[in-house]
Formats: sequence, C-alpha cells, structure tokens
Amino acid sequence: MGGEEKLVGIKEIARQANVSIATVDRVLNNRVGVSEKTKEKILGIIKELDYQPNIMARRLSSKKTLKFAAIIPSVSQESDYWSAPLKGIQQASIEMKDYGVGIDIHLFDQNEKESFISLAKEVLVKGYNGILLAPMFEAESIDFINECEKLKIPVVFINSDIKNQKTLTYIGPDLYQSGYLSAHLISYFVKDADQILIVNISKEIDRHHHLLRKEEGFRKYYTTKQRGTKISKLDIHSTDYQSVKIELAKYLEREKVNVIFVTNSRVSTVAEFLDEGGYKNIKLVGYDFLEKNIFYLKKGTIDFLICQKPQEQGYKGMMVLYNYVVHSTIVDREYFMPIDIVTTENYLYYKNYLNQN
Amino acid sequence: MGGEEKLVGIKEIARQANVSIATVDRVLNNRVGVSEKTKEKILGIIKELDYQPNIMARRLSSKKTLKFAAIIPSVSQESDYWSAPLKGIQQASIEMKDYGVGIDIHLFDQNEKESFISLAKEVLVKGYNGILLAPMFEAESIDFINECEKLKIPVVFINSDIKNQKTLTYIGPDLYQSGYLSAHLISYFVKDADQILIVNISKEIDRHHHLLRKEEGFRKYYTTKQRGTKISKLDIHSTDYQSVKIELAKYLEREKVNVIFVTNSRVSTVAEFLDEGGYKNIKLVGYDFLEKNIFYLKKGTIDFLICQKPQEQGYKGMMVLYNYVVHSTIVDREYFMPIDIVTTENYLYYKNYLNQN
DNA sequence: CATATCTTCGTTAACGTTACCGTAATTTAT
DNA sequence: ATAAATTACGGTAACGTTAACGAAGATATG
Repeated sequence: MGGEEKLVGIKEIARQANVSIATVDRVLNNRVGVSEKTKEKILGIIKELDYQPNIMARRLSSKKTLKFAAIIPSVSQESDYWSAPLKGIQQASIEMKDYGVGIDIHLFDQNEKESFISLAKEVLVKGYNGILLAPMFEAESIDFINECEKLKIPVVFINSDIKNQKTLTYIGPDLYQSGYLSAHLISYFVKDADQILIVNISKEIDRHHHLLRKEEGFRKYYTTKQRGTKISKLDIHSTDYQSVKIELAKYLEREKVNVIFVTNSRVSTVAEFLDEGGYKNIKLVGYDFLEKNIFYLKKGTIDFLICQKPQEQGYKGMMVLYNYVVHSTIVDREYFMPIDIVTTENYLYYKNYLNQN
Repeated sequence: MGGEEKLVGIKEIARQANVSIATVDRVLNNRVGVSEKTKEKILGIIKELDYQPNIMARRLSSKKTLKFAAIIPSVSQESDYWSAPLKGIQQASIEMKDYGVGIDIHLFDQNEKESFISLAKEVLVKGYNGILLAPMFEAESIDFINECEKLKIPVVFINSDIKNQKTLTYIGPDLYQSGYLSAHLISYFVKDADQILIVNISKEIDRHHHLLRKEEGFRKYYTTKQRGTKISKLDIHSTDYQSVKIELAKYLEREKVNVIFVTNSRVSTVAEFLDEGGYKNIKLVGYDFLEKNIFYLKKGTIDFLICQKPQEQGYKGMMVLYNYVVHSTIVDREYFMPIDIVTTENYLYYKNYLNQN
C-alpha cells in the first residue's frame, strides 16, 4: 500500500527542463549564473515533481562540513547543572559525526560577564553554520544574536529565553509557568498565615533575568489566590556556602518562615544550612536534578525538585539546528519542556532516564 | 582542539594492503572470494586505522533499502492509547525516509488473538531488516520472535516486556515498578482500615500478562507495609461501558471501597461510572494520557494518571532498530521510560510535550 | 568593427562505497 | 599431460550531488 514514487533526482529535472544538471544545481543552491526564465522553469518542475534532494549524496559530494557551536556555562564547583546539557550536546555530536557535522563546545563562566563577551567574539569569526546558546547575560546575548543575524547564522536558545528575539527557537522550560507551578504545589502544604521566602542565589542576579521570570510566575499565583500568605524575598549575591549561611541565618533570626522556594539549582546549599541548623519544619522547594539536591531530597530536607530535562535540552537543541540547516525544517519559536515534579518516590526513574540516553 | 584524523577510506586500506578496493569491500561485507591470508591482513589494517565506513556513501551506492516493520494493536473504540506510539513510529518513519529506510506499520486487534497470529505469519515472509513489536499475547509473541531469530531479524519490544527473550531491547515502562509506585502514591491518602480495589478490564486478561505485572508490583507494596489495608480485585472481561457498569455496581453494592486502581488506560470507563453514580468519595488512579482520561482528571474524578511516554516509545524503538542495523550500536536489554505522575496541575505541560514532537 | 567583459550554461571529475564482470592463478578431474 | 572447474582478485560503472573549468552567446567599450 502506497509509495510508488520513483526517485526523482537532479538528472530527471534537468532532462525535463532541457538544461544540464549544473544549471539545476545552480538554482537548487540559488547561486548566480542562471537566467530568470530558466530559473522559473526549473523551479516549476521541482515543485511539480516534489523533488527532495538526496542529502546522502549531497553530504558525500560537498567538501564543506557543517560546524555547529554550543555556548554554555562551564560546570562550577557550586553547581554541576550544566554537565547535563553538555552531555546531551555530546550525544548529539556523536550521532551527527557520521553525517558530516562537527560540534564545538565553548564554555564561559556564568559568574563572569566578561568571559562570555570575549568568548562570543571568538565564536563569531569561526564561521559556524549554527549556534546553540544559553543566554545567561541578557544584554550581551542580544548583542551577540544581532551579530549572528547579520552573518545569517541560526541561533537556538536553551535553558532560558529572551523574548522577542529573532532566534530560530527556544528549547527549555516555561520559566514563568514553572514558578507558577511551584507556587501551586507549595499551596498544598501552606497554611493561610504562613510566610513563604523566595531565595535567589546568584552573583549576577540583575543580569540573570531567568530567575526573575520564575519569581514572577510564583508571585502571580499568590496574587490571584490571596489568602493572607506573606511572600518575602532574599537575594544572596554570593554562591558559596558560608555566605548563604550567614544571610539565611540573619533572615531567619528575625522572621518566621514556613516555606522556602529557591529559584535555581543552588537549593542544596540552603538544604545544607537547614539540615545543619535543625530547621525541621521549613518546607523546601527548588530546581534541578543534581546529585547534591537528590541527596537532600532523599533525606527529606528538600520536598520537591522541579526538573526540566536538562540533558534533552542540549540534545534537542542541536537536533533542531541540524534539521533546520540540513532539511530546512521549520520549528516553533518556543519548545517547552515538560515540568517534571521529582519527589523521593520517583526520582530513581528520572535518574535512569537521564543516564540511559 | 582535537580531531586531526584524516578521513581514511576503503581506498587507503586497499593501498596499504596492496590489494584493490574490491577485495577490501569483500572482507568488509564478509563475502566469499578472498584468501584467509589477505583477509587477516586487511582486517589488521582496518583495526589499526580504526576505519569507520562512510554510511552516506554506503547508502548511496547500495541499491537495497532497509525495511522495518511495526506490529502494534490498532486503536479501538474503547481506547485510543495506541494512537500515541503509532504517532511516534510515523515520526521516525518520516525522519528515516531520507536515510533509505522504509517503515511498514501492521495493526492487529488486541482482543483477537487470531488477528495477531495471522499478521505475524504475513510479516515473517516479507524480509524485514528489523521489527518493532508490542507483545500483547505472550505465547504467540514468543513463537514469533523465535522465528525472527532464525531469520536473524532483530526485534524490539515496546510497551510491555517478556522476560528472558533474546530480543534486542525492551522499551517501555517498568510495569512492576509502576504498580509499586501507584501503591505508594495511593498510600498517601488511604487510611489504615480502607479497602483498595484493583480493577483489570480486558477481554483476554489471562493473556495480558502486563496487567498482572502491574498488579504484582502494587500488591508488593502493601505486603511489605501492611497496615490492615484490604486489597481486593475485580476482573472485568468486557471492555464496553455497560459491562463495566454492571460489574462495578454489583461489587460496590456489597463492599465499601475507598480507592480504585485500574491497571490500564480504561480508567475513564470507571470514572464515567463513578461520576454517574455519584461516588464522590472514591479515589481513582489509572493509566495513560488519553483524552477521555484527561477529561475526568480535570473534573476531579480521576486523581492520578500514571504515564509512560507512549509516543516516545514508538519513536525510540524505531531509532534503536536503526542505530543497531546501521551503526551496529549496542543497547541495553531494557530501556525503562520514566514513570510520570500526571495530575490536574501539570497535565498541560505533558500534553504540550506530546504534541510538539 | 574588433576586442574585452559579462552572463548563461554545459562538461566532467570528484565524494566513498557497492556490485557486476572479467581474468589470472590455482586446484581438481580426466 | 591437458582440460575443466574453482578460487582469488582487479577493473570499473554506477549511486545523486557538488563545484571547478571552460565555452559559447550577449553586451559593452574603444
């Protein structure tokens, strides 16, 4: 049933158009040197025959090998979150190697804006055919993708989005909604008069717009369903344990907090503090499937982790890039990962899934 | 940094071995017509050079196109569960078309054992290079894969596994553990003296071993953590609403049930009954992200749905097959999908994920 | 009007592999 | 011994596409 299409090639098109294959090739790759008349004619035949170029032959013949770049933060000692997207990118790299695609991975320090700027400058001149970017620094990332657009280099965002940018797509969580979901989740075990503390831990909070998006979503829930719950906020600008400890201790000394919501993966640092200080009654919700976080999840210090399939973000991001430049596949501007709720009951399956890829 | 390997080809090997490329090709595809001595020599050079065949050129040159088959249940009016794996398989089909792979999809009636047997017979003689199978009928499936092994056709199981079979891999949920997880989940809202009813709805329950695996896991939880909870069971051998209604009504008339656990996607039928009968206080847990189920999840009749990424099962199954026959990639015997807990709070993200693929 | 410069197009050799066909070299049968 | 059959190998045309090279014909320049 179905499928009696004879494989039409560049040759058949040339025959029907009474031209040589070279001319057909020229219009296919829209190079110069073909008159408007014959171009139209050939395009008509191509459309009529529903010609699909044989990418095998294309890649075989073409000397130029595709080059993609990934620009993501390096894994820091405070958080190994980025090792997961990295792993996904490497997986994609292995799979694409056979198909004539090379992937370079460039790492910057997410606490050093300058490291990103200089890296971006380097990457621009290397003539990549596509770039996967984790836009941690908003303004600098916008500058970068503007340059990319001039050079006609498609860019894919992962992990966090910058709205209204002319990037190919964004792959990652709906940050706002993940904050909203966290709020909803927390509402199940919060009493009306309780106080919820939002904790942002980042050296560059003002630049890290994605933390703010989560906070926004979180607050939205409680402004619609106001029940007297008090929402407060604590920004901690150092990521090391001692700093976090000092700041938290100071805050908890004068305020009675029932729930803490940490807007990124540094939740384990808070967990360590709560554990050490014997704060048994404070519920804790945070982000990401990291070893340290799982440790405190098992222990019961962390109640919920919101996860965003970090590995798949890297893998899918590269695949989208590939499908776009090779197959001209059009994708949605936003590709939201599901928001997974990981608890002590189901973390094992999630873990297996991550490792089996 | 890294990667200065010159692309060695069949030509270079031939040169180093002082033979023609034809001879090298013969040993690569281990065909006859080459002496043991030169064969060894060539194999040595291949190993030393770490030669990786260019699959582009291979598929271009090779006239034979790969053919895979999928054998899965057809979507029935009682459940459209299988439309999801089907969609995943079709997705894989589209992607593989360019790479010289055709996928045929064969559907059988999961209520008619005979339809599977005759289908299996048909498929065997068609000379497929790989088969994706949903082994609904245990004994018949074992017969089938034994035939496949004789013919050297790799087989991948999806959705449910048959242990100790020489299949390439199994892709799907850990059925036993998903039952266990359901039990754990239910334990949060069950009181010590409550009664939990396990409901199996299937025309061929004895044959549908995968329902039993879930039940096993479920019961295991309560035998370890016995708290006086009574676990009972109801097998319903007709899948239509009227039959389910009659059986359930009969049971609930004489027994006080607090929680119902439905071992497959037919949970919506039970939900419909509970809804109609006004059983407000019975908690309900079942399987799969189907439209009907989501309807009752939103309504609150169903409390939790356990989901197993059905679409991805079909997609990944085909990909594993492809990677095995094309790249000789070795895979684990079991590839467990994560067990997702879908509630009225997060179903939307799950849905988006399914549709965006 | 001759020459130079474009524009438009055709010819052809790659790319790495497969597989058919032919032919030495070797073994077996007579 | 010679003929026949077998084994081991080489030569080469595909597969569909790319791109370098060159050749006409058209247009412009002096």
